[in-house]
Amino acid sequence: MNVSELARRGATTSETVRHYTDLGLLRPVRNPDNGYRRYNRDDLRRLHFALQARSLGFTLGDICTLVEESESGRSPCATTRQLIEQRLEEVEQRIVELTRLGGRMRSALKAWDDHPDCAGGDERICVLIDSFSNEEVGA
Amino acid sequence: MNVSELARRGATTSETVRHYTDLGLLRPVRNPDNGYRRYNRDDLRRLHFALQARSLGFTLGDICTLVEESESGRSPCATTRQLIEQRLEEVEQRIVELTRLGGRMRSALKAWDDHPDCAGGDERICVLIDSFSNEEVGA
DNA sequence: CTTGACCTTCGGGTTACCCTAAGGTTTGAC
DNA sequence: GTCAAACCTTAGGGTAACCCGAAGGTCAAG
Repeated sequence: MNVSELARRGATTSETVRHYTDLGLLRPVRNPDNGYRRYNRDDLRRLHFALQARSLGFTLGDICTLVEESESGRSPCATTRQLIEQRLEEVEQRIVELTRLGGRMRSALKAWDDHPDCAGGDERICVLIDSFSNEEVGA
Repeated sequence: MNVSELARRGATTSETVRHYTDLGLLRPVRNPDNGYRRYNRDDLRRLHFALQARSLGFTLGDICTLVEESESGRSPCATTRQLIEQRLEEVEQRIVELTRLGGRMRSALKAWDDHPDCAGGDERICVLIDSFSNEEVGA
């Protein structure tokens, strides 16, 4: 398989395949005639794994760790579980932050409705943003 | 005001001040003796504005636009409103995505509980990730 | 006069790719 | 046979918003 065929079979892009190759996740041999990368079924398997793991919130760094562990003979499952628990916490934290942010945005829009327009040439740049100066800011 | 004093007054870091300076949001004059950046009250005002706007979910690109508009004599409020409506949509979309991702993570952890450990030397790298191969993947 | 806290520029690192340039290869059509 | 399209290569820069380190100049206090 060349780059583009592996990409097609993995439902991803050639750039992603090349990127994962640079990270060492995929290990093609080179066609001695033209230097093209040639992948095999193991690469396809690792590609699938990597894409699934990405969709589960693992970083590429995580994935490299898991693959290395798997190939050193250890079962990566304990690590996998730890990592996903950690990533899940991060995701939940991020949701909290974004929810707060959304709340501040909606407040701002509401304030707009009350002050239809801002005075120009004022000391302020935009009242509707400056007016948040004294509110809690923690996102 | 030098860099660090402006940073202190804005409750941010010197690096951030320098970064905003590079973007043209802050415009210090240079002390001809030593090349140090010297900021004034307008810079402090723009710094406050920028930090507030960031906390409201605007990007630095947005903020540059708003400041330019304000300085060209136009009131930036209409643009501000448009931008925040757009950013709010993005935030809500991101929350949906993260919520789905969190759901997939919890499903994975639950699957772990059912399959206490994975067989090594298998065709799979980690059953608990590979088992998601046939599920919807859209985040 | 030295020490420590400031300042400068430059450049690389973060994440997970995307994109371009400048070129070589392969495949199929005519 | 040859021409174009569609592939492949490497090397590099770009994204967002900074953070950090190196290597060096400056300044205020003791």
